Amino acid sequence: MAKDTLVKTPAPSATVSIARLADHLGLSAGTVSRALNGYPDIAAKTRARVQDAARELGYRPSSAARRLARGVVETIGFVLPSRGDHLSDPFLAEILDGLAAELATHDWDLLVAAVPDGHDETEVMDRLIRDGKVGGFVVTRVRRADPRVEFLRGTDVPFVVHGRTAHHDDYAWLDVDSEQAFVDAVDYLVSLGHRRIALLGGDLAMNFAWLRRQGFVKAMTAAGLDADVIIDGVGNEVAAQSATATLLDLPQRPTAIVCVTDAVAIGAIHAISRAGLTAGREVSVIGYDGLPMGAAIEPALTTMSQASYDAGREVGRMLLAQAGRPKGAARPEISQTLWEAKLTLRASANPPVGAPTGSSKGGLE
Amino acid sequence: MAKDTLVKTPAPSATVSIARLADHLGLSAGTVSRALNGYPDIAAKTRARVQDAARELGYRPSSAARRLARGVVETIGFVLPSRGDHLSDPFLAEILDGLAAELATHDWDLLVAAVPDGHDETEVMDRLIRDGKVGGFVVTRVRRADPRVEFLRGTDVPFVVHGRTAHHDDYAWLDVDSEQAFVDAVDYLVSLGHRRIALLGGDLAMNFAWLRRQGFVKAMTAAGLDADVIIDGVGNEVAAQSATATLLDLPQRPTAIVCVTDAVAIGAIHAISRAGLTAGREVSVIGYDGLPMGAAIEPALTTMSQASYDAGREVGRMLLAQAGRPKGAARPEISQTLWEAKLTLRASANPPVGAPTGSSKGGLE
DNA sequence: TTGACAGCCGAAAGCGCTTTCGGTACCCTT
DNA sequence: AAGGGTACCGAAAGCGCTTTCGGCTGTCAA
Repeated sequence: MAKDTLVKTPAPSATVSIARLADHLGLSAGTVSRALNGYPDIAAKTRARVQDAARELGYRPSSAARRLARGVVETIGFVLPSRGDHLSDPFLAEILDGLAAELATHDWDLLVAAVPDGHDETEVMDRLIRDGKVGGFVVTRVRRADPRVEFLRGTDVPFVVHGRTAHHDDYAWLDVDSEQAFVDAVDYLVSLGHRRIALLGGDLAMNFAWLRRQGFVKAMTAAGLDADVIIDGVGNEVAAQSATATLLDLPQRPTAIVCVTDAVAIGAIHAISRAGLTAGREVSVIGYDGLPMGAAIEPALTTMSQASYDAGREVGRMLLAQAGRPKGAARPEISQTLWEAKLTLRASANPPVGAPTGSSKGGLE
Repeated sequence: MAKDTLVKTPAPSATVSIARLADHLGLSAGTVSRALNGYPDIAAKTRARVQDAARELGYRPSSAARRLARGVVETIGFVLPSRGDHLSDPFLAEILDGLAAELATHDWDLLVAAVPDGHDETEVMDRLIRDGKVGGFVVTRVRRADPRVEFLRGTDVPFVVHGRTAHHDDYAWLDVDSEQAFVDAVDYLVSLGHRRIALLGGDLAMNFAWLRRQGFVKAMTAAGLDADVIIDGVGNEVAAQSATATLLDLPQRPTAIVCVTDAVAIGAIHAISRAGLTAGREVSVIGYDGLPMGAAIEPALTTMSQASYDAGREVGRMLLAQAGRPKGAARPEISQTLWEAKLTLRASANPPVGAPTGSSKGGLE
């Protein structure tokens, strides 16, 4: 009996195709398809019958076949930041999780791609598009001038940016207002009585670092303080160590340090204790990210947090809204969203030792 | 002229199909296909001509069409650990990166899926398979008894596990020998002169935590020491704090603590300093993971590290080896690989204060 | 009682690729 | 010079789904 089944039967009867469903119902495949896809020319009764049978038989349309027939790709691409950068991306898992979860609600898929050595992100994206593997993108960790965004702007592929570039008026993005967050951080420190506040900034090519620096400078200026104790380009915990050491050696040692990320803040805290001082006393520290670890160190880190999972979901929603519309439809109104970060008060930021407590803005030196 | 082009032309001429390639060459599509796919019945000259033209015209086969025609899915799935667990997965990005990079070398794709609330991992995987979206899986962070692995065992879908379950003889996996690593860690501490060594263990349902505990117990026993100061179920930095406090309150305070992860170790270090002691002096600490942050804290963390990116690549290789073979081929010899973790000596582990330095194994109390 | 119209559904042509099955040409034997 | 091989390539049938186009029923107005 196995003899004559040498026809090509990938899976004997496991998978139920639309054809099988169709003649189980005594209908044509076309009718079943239209019934399932909400065409108006199908009798309500028939539609119900089809849907029931589909559910019962566990019919699941082949995404490959459907993609081929319709020419649309219900998959969005996510290109991992090229190796070397992503040393510090504690949020990637969360963002992917939220994104995938949201996409799944509409049966869209998430394709994750890496950048092979010797290539760059845009090449990978271009290829993904030409291969017809992807019908949209989300890009994260953008620089102020980001080639990926430039590239996507030039295509008609929908995309949403998590973060934003320097010029960001003509595409969809979701960002956390870290500029405002840094204003808040400085204001908070000032209200605690700090006057000499330093910034450990990040790579200024990254827009988030640039914006945070902006916020810092803006708030310092507004408070009538000098924003002149700034060290940029501090990318990780280790770099934070030496940068902090430099700050502590300053003739006029800062009483507080605002850090571009929690990782940097943690490095700073340790450098402070290594110098024989105590973070949160002689030198206050504020970070940004809301890393769980921040709560477990000594002193616990005062920081500003963002909700990555939710951001992932929202980005997914934005993307579906864009990509979901009819083929010809003009580029829909682009949605741009700015979320705010909330300041989490913990032990690493306190009034400067020997200073009067209470709020006393105004730049009295 | 635009009048009669109202036929369905998705992209005017942008994308080059095999048909276009074929009649550009004056050949039939079938011939082109066979030429490109290495069939032996194509003249070498013709094959070369086809390949050149393909490259020149930038021909890229539609993966959907190919998938449909061949019935194989060149995409592997990765189901993100369900939300709640992945608080601590600093390696996910690296693993995905390595995995995607390796898969890309053979033009395979990586599909990342999330687990919607109210569902579980196996449901998601099952669906991915039935939808024909995925032709293989990699699963990480496995428990000793893992339903995902059980499920996959029951299918004929190739998969590779990063880590391994309690019973792991009949499937492919790549794991780091953390049991041995913990033996090494204990041996190292013993050689430094420690006798009272505690373990901050993790969730014993997770096999890696279980194995690390095993290693700890084994080495302690071999050294003639009591492995009775153990706190299991310490999952993160915060939990590590209180657990460590408990240890420090013990009548016979341990002189060293081995921690199931770096995160836990970092929590321990801070708890130690919070208690007015100094990690690396009164109490030595060893972690596991090789987190970059470990190098930046005070004292720098002695730890054991694994190379996640490389693991991702290797897992990808293993998967391709499995999935790449002809349809009917019997399950190939399953490959199982055990890597070793290397001990990174830093400042958090030193001879106990007041103890003789130098190696002195043997359980002399 | 017709004719016109909805309302519903079947037929069939693809989507872009793979793969089997023949069918020419051509080269070697005897 | 004829027969038997090879070597190469074209034709054509799908893969599972979508979508256009008619065509066949009823139904209702004239």
